[in-house]
This record gives sequence, structure tokens and C-alpha cells, in this order.
Amino acid sequence: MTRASSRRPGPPTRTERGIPEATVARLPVYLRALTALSDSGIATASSEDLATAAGVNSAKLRKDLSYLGSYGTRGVGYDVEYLRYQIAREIGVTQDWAVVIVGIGNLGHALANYSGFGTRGFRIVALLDADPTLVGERIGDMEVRDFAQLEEIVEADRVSIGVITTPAGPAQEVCDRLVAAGVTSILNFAPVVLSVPDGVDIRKVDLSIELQILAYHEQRKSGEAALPQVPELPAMNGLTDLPSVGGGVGA
Amino acid sequence: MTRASSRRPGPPTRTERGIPEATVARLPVYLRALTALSDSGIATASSEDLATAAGVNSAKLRKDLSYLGSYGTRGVGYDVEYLRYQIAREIGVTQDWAVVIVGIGNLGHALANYSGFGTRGFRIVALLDADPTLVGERIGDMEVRDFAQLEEIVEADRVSIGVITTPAGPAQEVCDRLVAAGVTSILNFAPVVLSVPDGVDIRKVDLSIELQILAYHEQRKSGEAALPQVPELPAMNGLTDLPSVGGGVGA
DNA sequence: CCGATTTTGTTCTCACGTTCACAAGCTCCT
DNA sequence: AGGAGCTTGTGAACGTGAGAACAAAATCGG
Repeated sequence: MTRASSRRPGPPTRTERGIPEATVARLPVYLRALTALSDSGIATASSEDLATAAGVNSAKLRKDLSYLGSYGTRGVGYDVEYLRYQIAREIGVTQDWAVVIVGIGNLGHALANYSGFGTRGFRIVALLDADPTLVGERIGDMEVRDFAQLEEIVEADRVSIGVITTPAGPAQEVCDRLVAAGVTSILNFAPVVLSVPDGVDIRKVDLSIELQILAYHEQRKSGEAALPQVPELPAMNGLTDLPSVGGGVGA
Repeated sequence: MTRASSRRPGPPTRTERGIPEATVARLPVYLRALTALSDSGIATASSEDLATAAGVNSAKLRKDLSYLGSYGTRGVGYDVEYLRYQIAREIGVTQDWAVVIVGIGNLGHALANYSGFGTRGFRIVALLDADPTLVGERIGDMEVRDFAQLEEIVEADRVSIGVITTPAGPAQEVCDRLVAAGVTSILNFAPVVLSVPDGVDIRKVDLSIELQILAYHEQRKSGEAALPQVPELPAMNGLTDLPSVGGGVGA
């Protein structure tokens, strides 16, 4: 989702090294499942085994894997180590990606301490904040640096991924600075919609949105009997004004 | 997504008060955009305005809103306050939902401090942890309580939403306890696939998966010229054994 | 060496989600 | 009052994703 890169308008662009976005989003889950199996000393797994570990159904898993190539053996299954490496390579976590975290509040703090940042593949090279009272503070084995140093850090460490953990207010400005400095992937925790130019990928993590989605379903569960079909009508009471009823013009 | 509730196999279940899941996931974004417009003193907004503020296109926004009812006025647009209330009611955030957070590590700490938990609608009633050295610690105006008290808290405060911020290890057990205690919606930050019975909704927030998805796209950006079409073949070097190439049977 | 068994890779079909395009409906101006 | 100009709500076309089902390929036992 939120892929903002170039999109040539020409032909359907078939099999142009194109893995469906839905599949891409599941590959990390498969990777984690494979790592768990590997740690348990399991050398081979069927699509059924893997699917169970990853929480999907086996047909979907096989189809997903088929986009990467034919890495299984019919009648046997998949070699865990081999498949794990193939997926890791496909995702790109066989190399290390340099990451900066901007905004060292509660959440930035927590992420900075997040040991084993996923399962390798990512290296936090700087914690940045514009607040002078925070600059210099030590977190783990890192020190908070001034946001003004962003550009030189990005250049020096070839940073391609930025994590925004600022409040909503400064988030867009931080985002613009990151992009201008050369960052081309952004993970945004601030509760705002950020706009970025084409070629920059942005993903959002939003606690309150997740909670609200849960609340919607929760309401439907508990209310299924209580308020079965009283959706829109009675809610207009107590509201000061309505769209087209406004000044009572015309009629 | 990850809706785990009952699904009757019968007819297509058309218009059974059914808002598409993709739309549900966007309603909170619209709600936030409307709140921002409202705070700016804007009373009326067209679908184009709203769509821009929410980061979607206007056709999609109109279609999404049409599932809720006809709340706009042709030729004019939407009344910001009115629409905001309608969406809030549809989502269910006009009432307050009681939430418990389990696992007061770095992340749990950060979430506990997260002021204005979204935009109202949610109330943290307890912070729980099984670690005796944490129990009793004050965070903001709350005190960490023993996980053993889960059941009585859930019952006393009618808790329907649980947030899991434990490490991966205990997450499934915590999840089971939550479900057994009566929690029917779970937001999981632990990097594991949790299994829950039907009727319980679960959503996942996973930092390392998000980063990996970004890495995939990042790799495709930088590698588009460097390694254009060398996907699977050369990677087999250095691997001890391969699934079907193994003993060289057959041929 | 052959047939039974297992499990992958793929094809086909259906459901879901997105976008386009336009009729319906409202306001405002003359 | 009547027509011009907007903007919504929706029907229809299109694209993407999910799941069932099956043919192809590999192992294993006799």
C-alpha cells in the first residue's frame, strides 16, 4: 500500500519482476515462521506446516512462494534454510539498511531500545531530535543528536529509511527534510497523512486507527441485538445545524 | 483484515449492514481529517477537500461515505460537524471503550504515556505485567498492576479491548488469558502470529514487518539498474544441499 | 522397474476493491 | 421562474486478491 513510485501507463507490465503487494506484505511473516522452524531444528516443512505457522492457508502460501520461483520439492516440501535465505534475499534483508529515527519522545525511545531490531537487516545509525534538552542523552549505546545534522548523517551513512516518531505537528516538515536529504522510504508513526513525492515509499503505523477499527467491530458484536437497525435517523437531534437546511434559504 | 468472526456460508449476505473492510479501515482517517477541518473553523467541505485532507481520491471517499448513508448535499458538500459525528457514531467512538495494556516494557510504557489516546473514545483502565518488580510502578496517573488480576479487572470495568505489548514468548498465553477473561478485541504488538477463536478480532502492528516491506521496495529502487535480472540462480552457491538437486537422482 | 502416495505449482473462478463517468439534485444568478 | 454551474451518489468497467481444484513431479515400497 501507499506505494508512491513511478507507474508507466503503457502495457499491463506483466511479470516485470512484479510481486503483488499483498504477497510482499506476507513475505516477512513467512520469513519469521521459517526462522522459528529453523531454530526448532526442523529442516523441511510442507506448505501446510508453513501456512499454519504463518497463520494463512496453504494455497495462498504456495501461490505467494511461486512468485519467487520454484523453491520447493514436490512430494517433499520446502527446505527451511534454503527457502529462508531466498525470501530474505528477495525482501532485501541479507544486506543491512541504515535507519534514522526522528523524534525521541516516548515512542522513539521505545523503538531505540527495541533490541534485535526485527531480525537483523536494519541498523539504527542515528537518533535525532530538535529539542536541545534531549540532544546528548544516551539511549542504549547511542546518543541523541541534533536534527540539524540530518543531512550529513544521511549522506555519510547512506541512510535510505527514516522513522518518524514526532508529534503530528512537525511530522510533515520532518518528512520533507528527510526526503530532501535523500531518504526514499519512510515509516510514519505520527497521526497525520504525510505527502511525499513520487519515488518515495511511505508506510503508516497508527495506534488510534487500529483501535478504532477494533471498536467498529466490537460495536457490531455487542450491538447486534441492542441496536439492530437504527443507524442514521435519530442522530440529528441535538445538532445545531444541518448541511442543506442551513439558513432556510429558498424554501 | 484478520476478521475471525463467524461467517455464514449461505447467500452473499448483501447489505446486511455490511460496510466493506477496506472502507472501515479508512473511516478513522476521515474522522481525523474532519476533526482537523473542524478545528480550523471550516464548516463545509467538498469530497475533493476531504479526500485531499485524508490522502485518498475523491471517488473512493464518496463511495466510502455512501455506505454510511447520504450525509452530503449535492452542489454543496458535507457539513463537517455533522459528518464527523456520523462517522464517530458509526465507528463507535461516541462511547468509551475500556482498554487494558499487558506488558509494560518499553513499548507498553510508551503507549501508557500516549496522551489523548487517539482522539478520545478509549480509556486505559489498567496496565498489567507479570513481573513483580514492575508491579506498583506509577506511570502517569496509573499504577502497574499484577497480571493475575486480569480477570477481575476485565469483569469490573467491562473491558472489551486488550493491547499486547509483551515479548513474543508469552504473547499467546497472554492472548488466551485475555480471551478467556472475556476480551473480544485484541491489538497485538508482539512479533508472533496469535490464534484466537471465532468471534474475537485481532489486529497486528509489527515494526519489523513494516521495515521489511520498505526494504523490499528500497531494494527494487536501488537495484533496478545494478542487479536487473539475476534473481534466483547464483544464490545456490555456498549452500550445502538443495531440495531436489540433492543426490542427482533420475537424470 | 512400476505403481501408490505425497506435495508442489498453476489454472480457473469468484469475490472484493478501485476508478470512471454520469445522472440526480441543490444553489445561485439573471 | 428558469437555466447555468457544482457536487454528490451510484452503476458499470476494470484490476487485484483469495481459494478450490487439479495436473505435474518427486519419493518410497514392493
